[in-house]
Amino acid sequence: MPSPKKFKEQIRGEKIIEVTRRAKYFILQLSNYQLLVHLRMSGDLYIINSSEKPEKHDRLIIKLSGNKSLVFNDTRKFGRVWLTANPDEILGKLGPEPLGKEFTPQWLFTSLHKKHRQLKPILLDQTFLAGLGNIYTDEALHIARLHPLGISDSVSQKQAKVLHEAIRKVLKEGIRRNGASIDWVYRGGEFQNYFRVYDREGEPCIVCGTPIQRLVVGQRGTHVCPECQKLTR
DNA sequence: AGCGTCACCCGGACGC
DNA sequence: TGCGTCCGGGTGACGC
Repeated sequence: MPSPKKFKEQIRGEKIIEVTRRAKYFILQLSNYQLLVHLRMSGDLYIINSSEKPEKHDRLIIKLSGNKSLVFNDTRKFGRVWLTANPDEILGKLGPEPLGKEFTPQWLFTSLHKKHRQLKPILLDQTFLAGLGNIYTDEALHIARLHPLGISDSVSQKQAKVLHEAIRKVLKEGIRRNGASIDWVYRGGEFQNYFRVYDREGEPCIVCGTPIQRLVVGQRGTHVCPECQKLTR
């Protein structure tokens, strides 16, 4: 993000050509630049009438034609905005899209075996695979019956196939249910009502009834069924 | 180079 | 009740 002054100079007069997405980034293709937006945890992006009063946590307001404004609101200031002519500097290192063609069971198996890392951190690594966050990783690993501390290159072909399917399944379900609203800053989603393990410490596993355990893996709260997700050697 | 760890941020939840 | 502390998310910076 350039200085506010430079940002204003650069974006003035730009036209929004199209809006796309890569991983967790919005991409607004402008005439001469790309405006990238990452909402992180608490960010939101919406259109208002320019006459409306700013909300408390509005961080960026871009005036549009037709008396409209594009608002970036972000309570926790975790979100990020970039105005750039070289989006590859930000997006270039991202791994494949989990819902894209490149992401196949064979790709997953081969890629997991190129590394020797714990499953949870590698799945959260956006340069490995772009799009899984903490919730979806826990959910996918539970479906695949794999322990978050399992090691990437010990996953079998068959397990990779199941994990591949699980990742796609949880992402599609998350999308279908408009995401998860686990905190007052996350709004509108329904996926939190269908969690298998995430945020369910002590509650019964929906598969076997064993109480779900919470542990910390790579600084992240991690939820696991100790019965379904055995850590093998 | 590649991986693990930490800081960033804030309002809500919790404990005293 | 009020105050202090902790927590959680994703990622870039940092360090080993």
